[in-house]
Amino acid sequence: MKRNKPKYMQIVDAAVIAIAENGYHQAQVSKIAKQAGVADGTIYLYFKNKEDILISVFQEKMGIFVDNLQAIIKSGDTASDKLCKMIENHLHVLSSNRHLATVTQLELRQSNKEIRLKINAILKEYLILLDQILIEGMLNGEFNQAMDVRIARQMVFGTIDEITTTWVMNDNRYNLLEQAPKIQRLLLNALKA
Amino acid sequence: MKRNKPKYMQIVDAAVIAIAENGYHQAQVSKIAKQAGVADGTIYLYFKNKEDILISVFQEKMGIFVDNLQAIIKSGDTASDKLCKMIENHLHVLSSNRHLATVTQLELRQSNKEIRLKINAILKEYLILLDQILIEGMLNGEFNQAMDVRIARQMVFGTIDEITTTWVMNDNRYNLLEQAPKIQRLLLNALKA
Amino acid sequence: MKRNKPKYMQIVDAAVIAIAENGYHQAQVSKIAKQAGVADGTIYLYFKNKEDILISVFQEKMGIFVDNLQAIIKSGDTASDKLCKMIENHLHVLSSNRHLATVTQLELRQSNKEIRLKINAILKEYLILLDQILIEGMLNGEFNQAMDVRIARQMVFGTIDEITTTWVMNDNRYNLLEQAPKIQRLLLNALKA
Amino acid sequence: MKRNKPKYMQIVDAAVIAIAENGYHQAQVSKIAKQAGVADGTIYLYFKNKEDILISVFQEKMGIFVDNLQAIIKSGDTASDKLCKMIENHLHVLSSNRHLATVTQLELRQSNKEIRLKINAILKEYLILLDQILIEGMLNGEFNQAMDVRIARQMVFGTIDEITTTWVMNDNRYNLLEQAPKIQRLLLNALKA
DNA sequence: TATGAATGAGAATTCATTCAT
DNA sequence: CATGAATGAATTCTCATTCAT
Repeated sequence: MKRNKPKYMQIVDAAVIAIAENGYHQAQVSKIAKQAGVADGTIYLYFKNKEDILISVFQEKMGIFVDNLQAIIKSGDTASDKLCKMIENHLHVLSSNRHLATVTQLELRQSNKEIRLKINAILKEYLILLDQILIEGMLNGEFNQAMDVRIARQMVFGTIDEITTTWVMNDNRYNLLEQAPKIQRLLLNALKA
Repeated sequence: MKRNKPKYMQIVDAAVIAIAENGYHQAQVSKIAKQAGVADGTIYLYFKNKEDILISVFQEKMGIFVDNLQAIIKSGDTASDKLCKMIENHLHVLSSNRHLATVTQLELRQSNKEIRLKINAILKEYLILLDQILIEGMLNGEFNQAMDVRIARQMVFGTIDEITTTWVMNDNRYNLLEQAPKIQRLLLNALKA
Repeated sequence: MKRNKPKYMQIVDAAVIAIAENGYHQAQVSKIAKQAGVADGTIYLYFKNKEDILISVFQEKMGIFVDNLQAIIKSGDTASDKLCKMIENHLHVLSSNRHLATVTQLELRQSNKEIRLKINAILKEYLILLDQILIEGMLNGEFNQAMDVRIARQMVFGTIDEITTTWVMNDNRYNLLEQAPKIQRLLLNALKA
Repeated sequence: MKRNKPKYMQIVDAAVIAIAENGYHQAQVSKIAKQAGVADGTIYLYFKNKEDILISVFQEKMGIFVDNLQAIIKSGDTASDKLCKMIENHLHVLSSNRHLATVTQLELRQSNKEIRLKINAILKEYLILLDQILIEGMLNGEFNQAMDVRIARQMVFGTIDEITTTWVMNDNRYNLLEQAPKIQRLLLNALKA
């Protein structure tokens, strides 16, 4: 399995840096190779093509979000608490990894529809976990049982995503994590029974 | 003034179609020209370069949203009603113009940072009007007076944007406008005093 | 006859200015038309094509040199004196008309072989007059009777041309006409019997 | 160092042929690449852009003139002999390399001002060596000590250049090298004390 | 495994010239 | 005579990918 070989993650991490520092369209394969300290051709021993690198970047890094969210869900908290922790986790991971934030919020979105669809498929795993929290809250009476889960999920994710993207476009000029309480209050208000 | 000559809008409209049908990176100037029924060179009598076409597309089409929203704001409705109408208007314009929806939600986002920044500047006009509604509601007690306007605006816009983008990525398979009541209920709930 | 119509010379003069100020390759027909105060299309009522403008510029302006040289030849001077006056005249005309100097010494030389050949044909008239002086001097014993007239003519013209071109490339930083005595001394020395 | 790799000179030589056979403006990069037997993209592994190819052509080929002239200067000859040899060398190199002659005397002169200035800077090295010969002759009494070295140099170079250019424009119809004695006689006469 | 030199397809833009008014 | 909007052909350079070593 390629993913276990040392150079795989080396190239993925190099891609994040190269894309963050040069922008999506200026992150040529040769730049990623140079950043990773390997030859251009070596890239193709680990990835099928450039698209495969980008998908892998998203996949590997999205894993952090998913793993954390799974841990949150397994806790004994209320659905509301889980949602709050999810928001905090999301903002925290991106706050503490600004290269990654730039790549996921700005640069990777410049990719074409084909790549975007594959990225969305990876994102789905995360959104399914979010749905679990919402459904749990609806079932136990914390959240409005009449609401449409899909719309609610799109509100929660869309809100977080818009706030994070704006923060990145503003060059991280303010503290993102401090926004969490205000976001939580608004969203819980929207969802509550 | 070039913008008033008939070929200006002819080319802008052709660009929307060419981009929607071919994708951002496959919408070459020659394709736009062909779609507009003019020679390649004619494009450059009305636009400085290709970037200028793209910016103009966004500007001209965003004008529809802004004009409608201004009319909504001038009505004697409550802030809640205005917000509901704004949501309906947004979904309606994109629902009834699927080429435009594809272009604004998917294709134009593949543009480089420079164009993105100019697009954001145009979008700002729309967001300022949204802020006006939110502030009006806070002042007259409809909305929570303690909330952060910027976060609230990002929630409203992020929610609509996420829902619309998902709809476009799902190839408009369901009726977008029918989602409006569910969205309005959630968002009003979030904002209410 | 087009040459007698007022706009003919108006366009020729505009071409000299447009070429001198913008450079050969940046002196588009539209710039020449603008400088002449006429519409682009009007140019084509007086000239067959752009090449025709350039040839005409050279032809009309070269006339000044030829007319002056003919007057010099008709004087009762010695061949040596005529040669000296020819040199002075050449430097004087270009010194006092820097736009023209730039155009003939630098810009028009960027034209392609076809135009250069036509320019050379026009230049020939001037060189034939120069030959007359040289032959007169050889016949009356002022100049070396064994020398090759063509080589001598190329030396005289090549020297003046090189000196003038260098002066233009140095942005006319020194007084060109003051160089005349030094040039005359060298060339007369070369030619003398 | 790129200049030492075999493909560098291969491309430079191909450029001379492509320009001589097609003319400056018709010598597209793809033609040069084809002539060199490499892919278009390979050109850009060795040259920054097309301008860089043209400058390099002049630089590499001018090197022949400069190297030969340096050898001539190092000989124990008189200044007069050195000047004669310089003239012969100049005519000889161009005579025996007609493609190069066409390129330097006609085609490369169609380049824009920027390239012309860089070409002139390269030419300067050659002209400085010519100055050395002239100064040597003035110091040892062979040449007129009162003459202006710059004017003398411009006469020598201008004469050779005019004669060579005329020969090229006449499609090399006569033997250029046979003109050397006549040129030498005239120029030495001009310079002598 | 790893290298990196070589490949070659693909697109924005300019500008001389025309011709309907 | 004069206009100027419209035309459309033509070319440099980039960069993902390959493959001989």
